[in-house]
Amino acid sequence: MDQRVKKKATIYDLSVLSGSSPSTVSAVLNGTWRKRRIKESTAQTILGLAELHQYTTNLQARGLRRSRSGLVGLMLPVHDNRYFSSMAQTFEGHVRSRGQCPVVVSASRDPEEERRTAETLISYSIDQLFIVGATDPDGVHEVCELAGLRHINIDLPGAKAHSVISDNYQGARMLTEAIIRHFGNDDPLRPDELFLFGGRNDHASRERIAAFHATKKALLGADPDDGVQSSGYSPDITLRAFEAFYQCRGKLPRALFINSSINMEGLLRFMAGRPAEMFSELVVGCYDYDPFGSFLPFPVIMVRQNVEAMITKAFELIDEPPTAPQTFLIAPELVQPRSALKGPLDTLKDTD
Amino acid sequence: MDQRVKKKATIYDLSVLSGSSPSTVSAVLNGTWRKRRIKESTAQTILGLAELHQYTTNLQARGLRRSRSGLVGLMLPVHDNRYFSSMAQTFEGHVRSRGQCPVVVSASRDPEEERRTAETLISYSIDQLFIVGATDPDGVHEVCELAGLRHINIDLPGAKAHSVISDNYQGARMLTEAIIRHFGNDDPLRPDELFLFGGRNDHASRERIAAFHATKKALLGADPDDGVQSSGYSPDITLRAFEAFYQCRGKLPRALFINSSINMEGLLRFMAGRPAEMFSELVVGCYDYDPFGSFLPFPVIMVRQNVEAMITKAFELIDEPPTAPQTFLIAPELVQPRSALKGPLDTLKDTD
DNA sequence: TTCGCTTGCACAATCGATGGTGCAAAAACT
DNA sequence: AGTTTTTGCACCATCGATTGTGCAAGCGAA
Repeated sequence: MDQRVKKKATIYDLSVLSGSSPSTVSAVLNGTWRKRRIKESTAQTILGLAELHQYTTNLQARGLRRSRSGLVGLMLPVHDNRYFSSMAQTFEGHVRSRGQCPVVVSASRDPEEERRTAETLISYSIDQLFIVGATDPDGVHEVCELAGLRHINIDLPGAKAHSVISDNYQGARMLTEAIIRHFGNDDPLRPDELFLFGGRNDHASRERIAAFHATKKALLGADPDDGVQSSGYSPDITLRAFEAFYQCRGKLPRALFINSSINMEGLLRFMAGRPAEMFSELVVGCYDYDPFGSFLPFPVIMVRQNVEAMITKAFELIDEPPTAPQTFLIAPELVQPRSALKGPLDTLKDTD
Repeated sequence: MDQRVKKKATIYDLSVLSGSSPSTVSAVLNGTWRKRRIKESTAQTILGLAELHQYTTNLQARGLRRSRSGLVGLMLPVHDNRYFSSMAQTFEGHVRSRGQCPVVVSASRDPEEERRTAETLISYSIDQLFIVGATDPDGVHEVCELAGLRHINIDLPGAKAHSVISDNYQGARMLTEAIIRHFGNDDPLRPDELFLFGGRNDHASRERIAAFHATKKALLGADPDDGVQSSGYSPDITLRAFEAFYQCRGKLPRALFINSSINMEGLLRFMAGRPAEMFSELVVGCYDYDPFGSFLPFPVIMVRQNVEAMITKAFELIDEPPTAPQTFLIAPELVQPRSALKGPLDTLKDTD
């Protein structure tokens, strides 16, 4: 009597089996049956049959009819990075707890790809879109707007939709200050010994660089204007920046402000193959937190962005009625060297 | 004349505008129009209108009709881990290049959640499902089988569908050997100085533990049977295992085989707050690769699983006609301490 | 008995795209 | 001119669920 690879049961199958009409079956199965004054006993019969035949709703059909899908999208620049992957992890938890289905995709920081990706998701009638670290948030906005899709920017702000971002200026200020203070008074850091590597021409980098300059000036009294080496968000370009620097000056600075963990990987590549002692005096500040990064052989002061708070705030905003686009700053946290913080995985149980 | 937040254009709208029938419009827009002998000029007219009105296919409708969606699923245990996130990154590349839409979700290593997640994805008529590191692959298989969904296991094998996994035994053998050889002959490692931490009762852990035992015995001549401390895939449980060990023996072993980068985070937590010197003599082997992990203050030998090869193989297999379930081993790679390898992100361009 | 109200459900249109089938007009051939 | 073939497209059922509407049966009141 069992189905082998038989087609899945539909409300029409259950309709025949139960003797009720498809609409009644539908109402029973989607929970609106009380409102439709379906008899309790009828409902029970149908629910029993549904169970028996392993009925599951065809969500494409429902989505088509309702013109929303129950899918909630998260668009990341990339997956393979602890900042963004913790974003995904946190996001999933929130979406799941709302009974919807998370869909996480990446768009490679490519404006064109970002728009295409948004369009694809829209074609599936996703209900909401969380846009993380987009290179062109406003381009994505256009696409969403046209489709009437609720959306919100995270990590990098746009001008046309609400944004929830890290307080980059404060974070970078704290970080720069912590780097400088790390050198105490015996052998204080000189202005020309602290350099910033990484970042590109986006809002986050600009803020961080501004704070870096301001803090250097405030604490060290001066700020040579060659202190910043942009190198995009690419380990290899960052590597080349370090190599160029080293080539040119014969040594690395005593202290580094590194714009993101991705850029930090460029430093790793620079370290690879070179003697460890070369880096024994180095002090690094990194705008991003990576647990392994925190335990490198030299002091690494990190900034952890408050992903949980950002996602929470984003969910609040996205449900709200639309008002003039605003940007909300979430305070990040300074992380001392050799710290292993809890992350989103810690809420998962692992019983063995 | 432009639409504001007007509904999206459909083939019916274009049908009216072009004077052709909906089926003709459909054929033109989905590319089957030559097969249907639609005149070139008709096609051009419709394509022009589509462009003008920003037509995009409603993929839910198409999916409903075709009973497949163009979505390809990847089910991970968790996002927030470099191994799995690089899996996601690689997967996305492959799916995109096939013109489909990747959907990445995590299921928290919970068998129940795994099945529910698969069921949800099936309800959206996904075309294929890649099941990574499932706790209960065969449970997921049942669900897929019933729905006639092509699927494949990755990382952890199942008995009922093809599996592509890392060659855990060989990898762990290489790793154990590398750990032991790291100690040269002056002050060689003794059997009771090498311990394995982490893992649970899954295929990967069992293989690794078996290889660990065998290699210890082969190279060190003996293998005390208390050398393995399972602690699931949880940083905190692993932390407690280290604490218990330390409590009990007053020190850490000279050498550690750590079952995964997640367990390695347990070691980080143990390190936090304790003096760095405590670990200066430590040698660690970790079955997983994390670029930052590779540069810790003590030698960390790592194993990088060949994600690219695994995903490639999985795509080959999933398209093949079904045969008796087989498990394919992919050789991992030993990574010497202080190595910063290229990853999936390196194929992305970042011009700034 | 009749009117009116509630209960319980069926009917049918609809969401947007697809693809098998059929048929008129144009073209090719005899 | 008459017949066959080809061309070009329209028609319509269909995928599975949702939802506004309508209506018969049951029941109480008048």
